[in-house]
Amino acid sequence: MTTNGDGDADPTRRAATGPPAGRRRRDPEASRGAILDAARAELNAHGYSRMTIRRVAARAGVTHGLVMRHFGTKERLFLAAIPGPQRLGAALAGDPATLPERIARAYVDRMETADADDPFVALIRSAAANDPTATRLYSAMQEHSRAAYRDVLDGPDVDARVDLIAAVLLGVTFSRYVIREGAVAAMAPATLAEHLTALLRPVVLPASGTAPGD
Amino acid sequence: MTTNGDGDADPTRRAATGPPAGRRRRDPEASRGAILDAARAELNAHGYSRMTIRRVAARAGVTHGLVMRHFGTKERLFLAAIPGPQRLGAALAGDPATLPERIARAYVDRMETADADDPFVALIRSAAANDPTATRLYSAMQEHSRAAYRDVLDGPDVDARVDLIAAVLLGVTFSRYVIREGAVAAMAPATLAEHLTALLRPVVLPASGTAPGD
DNA sequence: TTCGCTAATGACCAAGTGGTCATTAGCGGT
DNA sequence: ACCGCTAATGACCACTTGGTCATTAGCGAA
Repeated sequence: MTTNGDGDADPTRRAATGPPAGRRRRDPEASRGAILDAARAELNAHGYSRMTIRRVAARAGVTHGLVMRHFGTKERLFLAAIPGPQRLGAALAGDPATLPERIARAYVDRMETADADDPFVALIRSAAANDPTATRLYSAMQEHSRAAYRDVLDGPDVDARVDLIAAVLLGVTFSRYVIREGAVAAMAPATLAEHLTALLRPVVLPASGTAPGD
Repeated sequence: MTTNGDGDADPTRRAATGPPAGRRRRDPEASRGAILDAARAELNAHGYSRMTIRRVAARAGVTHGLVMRHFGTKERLFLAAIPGPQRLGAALAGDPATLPERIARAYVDRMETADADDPFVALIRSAAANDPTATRLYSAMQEHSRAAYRDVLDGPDVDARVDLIAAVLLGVTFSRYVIREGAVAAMAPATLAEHLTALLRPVVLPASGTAPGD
């Protein structure tokens, strides 16, 4: 357990929205916001169980006591820091024939733009550690996405296929955004989208490929 | 942090190979073995960063001081507990036309049989927590598997396709063996193999599907 | 039997955790 | 100018972590 070695220190102090501060800014909303931003960053970097309130406080430029005052417990801070997943239903609607491509594009677009503090990576990290709170939230979030896919999928075995889509995207996410190593992590977004399209086609449109038995 | 709630307690004491013991068995090899078994179990359950030496010791029926005596540091215990990945090269050799099916079957067979203390799940859990040691080992293990796939794949973009295969299997692993929730986790092994075969076909044999060339 | 070797123990440590709470100090209203 | 309200602080708590080490006790050899 060496000392430390990741992340960046705060620029001046109170990293988030707010005017440059002297000391004891006394601005509860700004503090709350800074704490939440810091929590999201720490969550992304370490997952729930290794995110410490003191580190969140330090990153936000406040004391850990203030974090407790605002959020009470670590779990409540966690829940407050995780934003709800943005809707992807809209991006999926359209011609069924090009659905694989749209799923791939929607995924890549989302991950590539919102990477900085997307809760998905944080939740994967947390859920992997077998943390009950994180696992619960992760499942809820996955179910949300699955519902969107379920709406647009057609044919047999919808549940299984929806879950397979989710699994594929999960694997790519893990490889590209969590481990960040290997060809999947290195390829350009457009290339990734192309590969994903090809990969998803047989699951999204089982008729055009080989349908897996009974 | 409540008391406990997972796994099973030791039957009498000294869970692993060894005759029923009174007290202070004084059998270094049996102790080592019991500690390693306990470490693997804890690792599978919680990942590296949340596996504690004291819990490992308790599960093995020894004191945490003995664990330190045998392995010195937590990291060395970790390295000793992770067995090397078994070779899968043999299972992959054969007719290229049925390669997707063989890859799927080899994966399912391995995961379904060795699930109890397969290091893969433990490593995923650990690597997800951003633990440097675990991430290093995880990468090494993945590279090992990738090499096996690379040997049997043909056609363009081999590196990218190999990595996509690994990502797909990783996603399924995460969904089925880490989170253990959803349709992928619930389906029978044979069904999973069928779905995986269909899923992998376009990446393994890009000619027969749609090649994502540029 | 005695005795050396060392496996195994358990008390101890410094560091770090989440959480509590009395105290301090900034701001708005009067 | 004063003062109440409360945001913010920092000392403190019980507890857990990985790691150290003097002590104890089992076993084999003499």
